[in-house]
Amino acid sequence: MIGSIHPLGRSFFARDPRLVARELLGKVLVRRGADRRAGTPLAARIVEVEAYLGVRDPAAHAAAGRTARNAVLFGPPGHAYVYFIYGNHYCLNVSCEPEGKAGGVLFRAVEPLFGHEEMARARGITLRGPQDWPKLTSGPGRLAQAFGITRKRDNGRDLTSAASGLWIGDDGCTAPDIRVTPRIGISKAQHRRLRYVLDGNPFVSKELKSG
DNA sequence: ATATCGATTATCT
DNA sequence: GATAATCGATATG
Repeated sequence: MIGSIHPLGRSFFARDPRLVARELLGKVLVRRGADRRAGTPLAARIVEVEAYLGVRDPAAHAAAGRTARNAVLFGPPGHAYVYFIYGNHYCLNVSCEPEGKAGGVLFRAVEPLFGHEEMARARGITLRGPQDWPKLTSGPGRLAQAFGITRKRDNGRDLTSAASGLWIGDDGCTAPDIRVTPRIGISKAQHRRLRYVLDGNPFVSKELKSG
């Protein structure tokens, strides 16, 4: 049950995004509490993430230095960095590295555990069966929409506190085989292998699945 | 003030 | 596989 999951502490995130990304696989993203309408909590296992290293990583939003948009990446670790992309979609990251040093991990896909119907409602789709579950949360824009995450509401939110309503927990599951591939959708630093996926998990976004 | 583009997705063929 | 949709952040004048 969700009640038995405890949030990851700030020190977990105060490290190199590559370590954080690898260890986030298998952890659980949870949405519940006052910010959302009371009812079914949402929970999903993290199966695909990407590391963005900071000012020296050309593909990272932090590469151009600190701006109003990316300030959270330079702030204290364990906070949500939410950005808007392609006129349609929000994407969720968690800030990494000690305060003052930029870094983050992008959540690209999660596997729904609880709240499938509410996620479907948020996504504006109808579930015909378990075969439709990947459409809920397979892809960064999709998972953000399924969890009702927006920049206005969630940018800067502390993800290390269950009281914040959006947090990351450890339910004791250990990630089995992890595959490392190049990151998706970027135009710079395309050769770097900074995408981490649970090998063979059906909720991993299809692109470069075999990478 | 205006132009450019993006850490995507849905909907075609 | 190709492409339209869609808009805020950023750069430039």
